[in-house]
Amino acid sequence: MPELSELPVLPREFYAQPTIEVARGLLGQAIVHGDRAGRIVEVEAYVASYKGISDQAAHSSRGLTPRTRVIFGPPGHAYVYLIYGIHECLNIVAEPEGTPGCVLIRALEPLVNLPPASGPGKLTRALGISRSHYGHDLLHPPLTIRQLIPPNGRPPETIATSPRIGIRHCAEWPLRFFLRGNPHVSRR
DNA sequence: CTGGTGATGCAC
DNA sequence: TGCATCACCAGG
Repeated sequence: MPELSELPVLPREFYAQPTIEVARGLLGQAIVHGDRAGRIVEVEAYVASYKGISDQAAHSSRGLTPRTRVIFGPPGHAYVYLIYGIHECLNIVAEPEGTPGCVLIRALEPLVNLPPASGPGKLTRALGISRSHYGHDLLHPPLTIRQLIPPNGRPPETIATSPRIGIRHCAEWPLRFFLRGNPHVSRR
């Protein structure tokens, strides 16, 4: 394990790509918050539209509001929201500024000072991330995403695809991506 | 399977 | 102003 602060931070151009490419590209990379770090092993894409159909499961589908503002802003920032009154969920903003799109981080493999964190609510708790990080620029400490592999490289494990978990709209769309066989991927 | 918990968006 | 909804999790 190299020194975390020496790992390159993922550049702005990476996040400006289409959301699905950002989602796949985030797999195998490191989330670093202070002295804690984990490797991303499971994500979901939330887009403006997929195959010409509007993604009604995406928070941005109801337009620009105080909560969704950051999703329409410049890429590489954190969208954090509260769900079911208890759990905070971390999303990464993708697409060029003005186009909504974000990636939900669903599970991490522990790297440094992190307990197992399978599931979007558990991982924010484990990393110490909350709504106070809403809009944080992920190119700057203390919360960064750093490359363990080249920005558009392939992780050693195969990337598997499945429907997104826990949603009602667009339930069959294959927008969940995870590292096949990784034991830290969340259960279905 | 169920209940807890509170912000959000929209109907009225 | 009310209320249905919600990208979750722990417990049984």
